[in-house]
Amino acid sequence: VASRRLVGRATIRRLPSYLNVIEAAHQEGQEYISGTVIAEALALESIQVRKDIAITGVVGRPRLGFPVVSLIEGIYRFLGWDRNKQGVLVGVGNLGSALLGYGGFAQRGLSLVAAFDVDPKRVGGDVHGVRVHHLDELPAICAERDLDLAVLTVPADAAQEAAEAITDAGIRAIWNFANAQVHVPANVLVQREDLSSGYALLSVRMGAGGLADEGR
Amino acid sequence: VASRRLVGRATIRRLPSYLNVIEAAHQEGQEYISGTVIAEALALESIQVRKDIAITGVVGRPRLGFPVVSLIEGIYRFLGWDRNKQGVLVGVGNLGSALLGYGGFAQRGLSLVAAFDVDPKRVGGDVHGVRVHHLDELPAICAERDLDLAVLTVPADAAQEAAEAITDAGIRAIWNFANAQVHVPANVLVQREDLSSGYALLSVRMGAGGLADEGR
DNA sequence: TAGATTGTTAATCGATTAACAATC
DNA sequence: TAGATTGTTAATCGATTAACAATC
Repeated sequence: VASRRLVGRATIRRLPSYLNVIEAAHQEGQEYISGTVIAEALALESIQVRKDIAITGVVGRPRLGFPVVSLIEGIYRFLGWDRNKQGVLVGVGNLGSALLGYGGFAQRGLSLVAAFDVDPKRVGGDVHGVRVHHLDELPAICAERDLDLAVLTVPADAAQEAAEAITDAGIRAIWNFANAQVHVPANVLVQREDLSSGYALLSVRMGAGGLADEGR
Repeated sequence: VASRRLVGRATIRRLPSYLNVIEAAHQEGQEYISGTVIAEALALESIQVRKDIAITGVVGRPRLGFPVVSLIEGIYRFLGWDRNKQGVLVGVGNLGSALLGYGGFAQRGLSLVAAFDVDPKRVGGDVHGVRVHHLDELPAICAERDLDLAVLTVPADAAQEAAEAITDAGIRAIWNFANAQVHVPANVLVQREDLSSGYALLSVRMGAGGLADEGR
């Protein structure tokens, strides 16, 4: 464990949802927003919101709350969303296409500049304005651009191979939506998303007879 | 807090990923699988796997590990995936279409029997074999069938209204992929998925200079 | 048998919640 | 001013990890 963890991952995971609330307040022209208000909007405790915000370094004002603009900037800065990132997407199936069509990434500092697949029916095409190349072209395209991450949306049985192509091409971060663990060199980051874990939680809660809290 | 939580949600979230590994072992004809093997495949600690499995009630055999078939059955039973559920999907955009096309739900006991949207270009159509109706028809279709849950994949600003249509139609569980919190009666379960929270984590880890662990 | 693995109890760690003085 | 809110320290809670006897 080289570097001690300073900020809990639970906190980091909540910050984007705060941003939704705070940006909505900004749109309505509000200058300040209190932890209490954010907490109510998200069904959280205000103390948790205050603690989480503390890690961004943004200071609030008693009675008023936190300055909306500074707060937005502070969260963006803390998350690294103020620095632009370039990414590619590998696997242009249903989910891959959906992510290419999601407009929110650009706002969060992520540009998906190219997509890759091995299916001849997809290669050469265009999905939501992003060109689809054959996976074999990944090294060449990586050489042209300085890429920060790859979004991995291939079927489970193709995940390991695709991850190797990605790391061989020099990309050092993978956002993995494939339904499989991938094994990569130690200097490559992998963030795995597992949709079925949320469904497991819902299913258990349904069977258990319905607690009322809005669960995470 | 009416009913004490017996099993941690972290445990429940991990069970589906165990299932992937165990089912793969089953396909290869293995009769037993040890906690150590599962842990290695998922980059976890074996003690964590053993503890998690304990809650399903499946007992293992020293030296051999856990019986694969019982383990699969035990996890399905614990998650409630052995009992069939019928659901609808509301919001046939990019993500909604992707989820309708995802084959894994049926195996996990979830049938999506109808989809809804308000866009005339989508209504009347067919997405991955699922009929798209106008949202106004939701009450009528719910009356015909006994529906367990709704998958919510509408834009953020339509989420609250759609959630109300869903609850008014008598559905008591919502799997919410919309980028917004929805407020529902206390007897309705909401499970929110927030894709940007995973991206926040990855982004911070990238900025922090690359810890090697495969993060959740 | 020897040794790997389970299952359980105890210890540690991290995250949430409570309490409250400081502030405007 | 009175009172809502911040920011911080302490207490609680839950989840992970360690330790180890029991088992085959």
